Amino acid sequence: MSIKKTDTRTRILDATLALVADGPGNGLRMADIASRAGISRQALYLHFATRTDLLVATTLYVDQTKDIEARLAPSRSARSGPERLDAYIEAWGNYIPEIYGIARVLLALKEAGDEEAATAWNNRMDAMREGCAAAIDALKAEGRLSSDNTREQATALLWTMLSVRNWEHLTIDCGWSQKAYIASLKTSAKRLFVSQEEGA
Amino acid sequence: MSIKKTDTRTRILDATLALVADGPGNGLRMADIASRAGISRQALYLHFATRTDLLVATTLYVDQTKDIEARLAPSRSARSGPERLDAYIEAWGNYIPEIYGIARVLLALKEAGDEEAATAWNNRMDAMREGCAAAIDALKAEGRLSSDNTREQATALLWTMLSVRNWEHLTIDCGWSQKAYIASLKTSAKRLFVSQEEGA
DNA sequence: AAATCGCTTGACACAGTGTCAATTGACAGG
DNA sequence: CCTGTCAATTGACACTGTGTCAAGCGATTT
Repeated sequence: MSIKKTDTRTRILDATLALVADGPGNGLRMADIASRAGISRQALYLHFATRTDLLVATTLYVDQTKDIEARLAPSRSARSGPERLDAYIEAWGNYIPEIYGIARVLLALKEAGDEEAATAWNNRMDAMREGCAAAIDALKAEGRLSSDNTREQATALLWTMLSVRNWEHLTIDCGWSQKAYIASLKTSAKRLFVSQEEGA
Repeated sequence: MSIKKTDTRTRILDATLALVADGPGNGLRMADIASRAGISRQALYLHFATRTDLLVATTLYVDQTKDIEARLAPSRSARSGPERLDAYIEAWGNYIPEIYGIARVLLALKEAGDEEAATAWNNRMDAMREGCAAAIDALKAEGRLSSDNTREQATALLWTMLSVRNWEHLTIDCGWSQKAYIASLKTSAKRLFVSQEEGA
């Protein structure tokens, strides 16, 4: 009995994802999602109390579907600090395009003062920040963190560099390829955070 | 006769600016602006055809009031490339907080698919990019542009680093002071773009 | 046969933008 | 003094999108 229910719920989430992915992630209406999912607009409210709820649920659904945890695993097993930094940028940087659609919508909601959306987004970003902190700490532990920044400053900077907004700006506004984006961020992060040990 | 007209128009722009500055830049309603300006909601439409028009006009008004041109002048007369880079970061970085309120609203409009708002914003950002390009070119001309990036790449990177979104993230989300923000960006830009001439 | 579940249709309240028409009050010029 | 004009006012209304409510319907369960 819960099979059918789950089925429709999944269809809704898939429809949301599809709409958010191709076109107008901006003016995404409940009616659009409903018709794409093949149900009535009102039926959406049988599954999700509000638009925000639906969008937040979609975010969780994406994480589950794309398995971000598995992608981030390699960075945790990197041997050296610089390798870990590279691996983290590679993993997260390549994850961004997959979540970009739903991220945009959630971000817009947050911007518009939606507390629930803001919390959901902040949670995700805090988790991402942990990854940044871990990469910086790995450098620090090896004594290879550039003296320009403290652990905290470096973490915040890396966190900022890897933001979805920056990915958006560089790839969409500036037209960089995904590959160029990743390469540039790796180079920049190395230059900013890894101390140049010419003498060692 | 046009004095009175200009007067009300200015009151509207000031009201918009004031509302955008202190509180809810997000849910800024025409009715709020009108009441703050001391006129009826409908009267707004005698001066500005749409909400977007009003917000764009407010943006221009801010530029005019705060005189961005004058602030950017020092960077143009800097003697060396690195000095120019510093001066530009200082000027633009300290300008951001002043435009942040209206920038948020315009950005939200752009995000929501408003073409007019997008164009207005892009124009401003293109102008800002010119400043970045000029700073990078000054380095390049002196042969002090780090070999990590081409002129174009370095310009795009600097442009991205100096985005309003990054300022927002570092100062508001991360809690950095304005001073810390400026200092960190200067250091980072130097490290990223100025070649370390240990041998020279 | 009856109850329940998932969904449908249709109507409605509410907020916010933008429009329209009729009116008022001030000020200027013949 | 009367008239035209202009800024602004009041009040009503259309439209869009979210969220709510009620009644009904068909399939499955018991």
